[in-house]
Amino acid sequence: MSAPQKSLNFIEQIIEEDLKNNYTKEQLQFRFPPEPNGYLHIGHASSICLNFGLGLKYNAPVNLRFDDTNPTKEESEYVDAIKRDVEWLGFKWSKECYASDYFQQLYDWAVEMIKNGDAYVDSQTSEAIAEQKGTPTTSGTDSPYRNRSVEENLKLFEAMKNGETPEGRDVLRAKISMGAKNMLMRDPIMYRCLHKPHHRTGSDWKIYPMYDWAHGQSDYIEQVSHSFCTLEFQPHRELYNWFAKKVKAADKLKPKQREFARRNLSHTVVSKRKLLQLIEKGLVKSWDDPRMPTISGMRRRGYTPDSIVNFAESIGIGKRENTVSLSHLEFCVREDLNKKAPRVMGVLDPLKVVITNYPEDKEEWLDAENNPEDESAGQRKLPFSRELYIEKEDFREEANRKFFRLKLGKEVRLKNAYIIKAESCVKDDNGNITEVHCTYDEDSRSGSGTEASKRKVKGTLHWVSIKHAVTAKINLYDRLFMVENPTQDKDVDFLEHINPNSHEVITGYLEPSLKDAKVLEHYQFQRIGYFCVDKTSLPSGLVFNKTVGLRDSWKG
RNA sequence: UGGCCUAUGGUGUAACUGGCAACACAUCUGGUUUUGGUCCAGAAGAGUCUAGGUUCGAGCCCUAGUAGGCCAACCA
Repeated sequence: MSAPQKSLNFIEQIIEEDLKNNYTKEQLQFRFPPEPNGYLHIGHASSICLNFGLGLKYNAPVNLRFDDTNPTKEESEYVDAIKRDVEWLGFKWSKECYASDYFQQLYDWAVEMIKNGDAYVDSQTSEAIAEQKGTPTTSGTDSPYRNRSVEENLKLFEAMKNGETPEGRDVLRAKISMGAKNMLMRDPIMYRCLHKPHHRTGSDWKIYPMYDWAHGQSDYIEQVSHSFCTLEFQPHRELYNWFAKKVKAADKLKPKQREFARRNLSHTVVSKRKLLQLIEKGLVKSWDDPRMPTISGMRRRGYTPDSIVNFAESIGIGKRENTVSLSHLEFCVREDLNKKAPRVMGVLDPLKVVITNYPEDKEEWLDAENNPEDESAGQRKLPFSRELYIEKEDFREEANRKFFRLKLGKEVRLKNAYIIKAESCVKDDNGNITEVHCTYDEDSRSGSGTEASKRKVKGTLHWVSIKHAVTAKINLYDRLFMVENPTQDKDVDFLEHINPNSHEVITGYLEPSLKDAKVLEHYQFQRIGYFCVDKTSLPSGLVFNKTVGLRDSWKG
């Protein structure tokens, strides 16, 4: 009997194929290469899970490598945030690397390339270079500087390195072919002059390598076997291989670049540039705003590492355009939190209930189960008294029989407490219900074992004792965009689709056990949803964020 | 008059490299339940972009179309 084999995704198939042919298991090595110019988002989670997952599966090292070749956009704040997020997801990198660690090696190789006639310094404006690049359908033309002598190139490149060349004047270009069908092969730029301080190398360098030159060679230096990137880099592969050929030593492994489709999530955007725009325009408060699809935003919203990793695994990896529905992500959090989150009671839209036959000064501490899915979670005590809050929407003067809640003359079970019957209600001058007067069945206490306690009543409501309740600020969140794919229509700015009601702040009345809730703890507010203690929460001022609502099959 | 990539239920992935299209989410029924949650049972939903071809047999192979994506930053 062989266990049903889980089918391999196309990346794993490539590796299995390589293992059969030209690679040993020991040679396998991967990397996750973020640019520290923004925070990691749910799209990166797929890449992280892919690379680190492969590392776990094949017991191979995975480096965390910062692709920090552009000092104008990159900051160490982002480096720290990225490390925090990867760790939080539960992955351990083998080495912490930086492309900037390889600047000297890259420079030396570039000098070699100049000597071999594979690179030259171009002194044209960027406009002229762009002009000569041609278009996808027409060939490019050679730069007038293309055939400078090796000596002149060496001298000019040296001057660039020393900062003697002004920014924007000279660049180093690979000498390939201006007639190449692949535009990336039309003498791509390897170095530009940038007299900006770098977050790690300070002012040591006045020239910085471009992505194509730096990335592949970084893979090579670290001896990464498989370099996985997103689909838009597919045309870069030819150049990746071209550079590798110029640099590779006979006895070293040449990394292999392969591409997979980035994952898009419905009702949001996954692009650092667009996310940054949301922040700069004040549409969200920060990178870790709970509405953001960033790892840090999701953490603050109440997502767990397991839920994100499970999500990434369940959506798989492919090569076609895709938009994963938000409901699938929500399913993954609920699935995880259902097992882990303690159940508590809290009322978010209160309606006062008076139990008229319950003594004024009496209070009882009732037993409540912390998690029906997890017996080891234990029990806690809940205070009950004459005046309670229930949700406004849980009471109607009259309703049809599909309404399993409180209505005049009918009974309902108060979770973990008594069966009550609505006798009358009080209204204000506008006819709004302000109070419901009920009577309770004294023998019906939950768990008391009496006949009355075993009576079946259709509805069960959550509630909280008014005099014992603790109040908390509750952040309610909804999807950030009103349409599935905000960037689909190129004629409409994606910001037009922003959901103006994505955030609402209310006051909640919670059972007193929540008084000591700690930052980042997860709870299920019964019958409502999952909530997480916000990082700004204090014992003197609790703050909860709604992660996701409970699945609700009632079409009321 | 360019190159490269992709095309399977509403969504996302499968289909042992040719053998009557599977799984998850979403949807809809019913059951259990002191959460209209969870759990359990079940249903509906694609004949695999189109047209040819090879083959006893094609979602898988070939050809030609069609549709979508990417490529002309001194960004990554």
